[in-house]
Amino acid sequence: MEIVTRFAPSPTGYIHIGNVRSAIYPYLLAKQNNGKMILRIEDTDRARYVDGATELIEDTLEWLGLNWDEGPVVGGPHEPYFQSERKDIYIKWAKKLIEEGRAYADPTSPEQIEKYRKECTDKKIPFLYRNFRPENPPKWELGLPLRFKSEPKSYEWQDEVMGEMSSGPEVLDDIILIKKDGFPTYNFAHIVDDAEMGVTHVMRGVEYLSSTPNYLALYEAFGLERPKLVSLPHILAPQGNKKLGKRDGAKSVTEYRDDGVLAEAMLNYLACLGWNDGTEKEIYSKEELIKCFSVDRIQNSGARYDENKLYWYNGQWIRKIFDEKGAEALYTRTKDFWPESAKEADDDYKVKVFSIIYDRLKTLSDLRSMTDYFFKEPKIDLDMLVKNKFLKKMSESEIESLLKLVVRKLSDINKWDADSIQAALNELLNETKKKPAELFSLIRIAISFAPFSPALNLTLEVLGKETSLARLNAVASAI
RNA sequence: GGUCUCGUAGUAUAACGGUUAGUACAUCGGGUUUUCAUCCCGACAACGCGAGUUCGACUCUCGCCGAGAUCACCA
Repeated sequence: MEIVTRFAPSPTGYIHIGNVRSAIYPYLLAKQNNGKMILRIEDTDRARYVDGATELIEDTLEWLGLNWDEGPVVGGPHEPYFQSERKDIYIKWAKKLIEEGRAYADPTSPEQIEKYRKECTDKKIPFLYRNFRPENPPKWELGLPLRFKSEPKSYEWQDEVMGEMSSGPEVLDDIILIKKDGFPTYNFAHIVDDAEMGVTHVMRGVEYLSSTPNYLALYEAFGLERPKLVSLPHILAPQGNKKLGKRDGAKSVTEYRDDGVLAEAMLNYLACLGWNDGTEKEIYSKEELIKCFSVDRIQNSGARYDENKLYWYNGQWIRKIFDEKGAEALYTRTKDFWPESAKEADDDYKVKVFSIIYDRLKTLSDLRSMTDYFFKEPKIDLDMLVKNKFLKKMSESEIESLLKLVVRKLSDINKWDADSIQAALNELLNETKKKPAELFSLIRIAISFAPFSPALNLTLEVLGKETSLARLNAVASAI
């Protein structure tokens, strides 16, 4: 049987770290089995609808490489994929229940329901609408809520992550199927859609675990086979024990993209947050995840979000891609992350800069703060030079004469490449009897005035002979 | 409050009825001709508590404690 999974978000805003995993796992499961993942937009709550949210969702999935096989944009045999456009289908299914006496119109006013609820609270008994079920409900028509007529009973089921589950009759109630505005509730719509679309695995957050018995009752009333149910534990906020949500400042997934996090790293980190394949492997490509993923190894407790580790993954991926695919391959993804000063610089030069600095990037956006001096003359800051911990014991005149020595030595280099530069630097060490820390700090600071930079010989090579010497001279005469 | 779920270092996790309880992030220390980073080496640090089953339990059972979810015309 073909495996069909779905990601069914409501368009109420961006996708953040806390909820994107319920797109990743369905994707992995589907792809692993040559099945399909459906994207379905659950937009039945008009009050919470946010304009543009659907595009945001699509954008996020596309960036992560979670391509859906059916849904908005790509279409498919079960169109439409927006619940708001499927009202006729829900009504059709609802009518089946009405005919069988399993659904009824609810004429009770919200105020009345509130009264019932209070009665129960006062008596300290749980409120169940079915205990107040009207005896002669009116014929259902649009404008009245439609309720399911539940039959209190026990259920047992298997959750692929949580294991054997069971519930008693007290959790079943007459849930609303169709709201008075004519839109179905989530509780009803997702069952109808999953059935119509042939979804075999329902993967969603654990918060739906409590309402599962009501869904089971619905499957039963329709004579539907139960899909496999997979509850995904929450991702917890860095502080406290609550699930990560926008209120905790959960960043949108695409915000990380804009900060220079690679999609590979994001996918890798998120997939491995609360899942592992039993080995000590940490770095997984999307293809490897598809191969190794298994639902029964999903952790059943919540996992805390750790941005730090995401950045570690990012560093790993930056180096991995660079090493395996080459500088150019990674460079093409850095376009938006260079400093203002690099605007006019040509690609060849930028690739060179990138090649010597890539392994110190945590995110691609670090390029902005780390490469400025490759593109424009650094502002000479003598304090930085004089107060450096290796240089402060030297007098200014000593620094000046050292710089002149350096200039003379480097001027003699015919072939300006990293090896020759290193050879010259080594000779200078011998001639001056200075420690590497002293001589190299001096040169490094004089040509960059940056808190840190790549290896000295590489920096000099990329900067070029002319620029390097000019900067050294400028500093020497500024002292 | 009812119902349900979860509980290995700060974090993410592994393993097993018998191990010095493994790995990674973080932290701290050290090494690689400067800095930052990489890389390498090292240190710190965990089975929530209490019973029971057992020759033996982190692992199985029960209780407790702690944490979370849910009880909407939201999803």
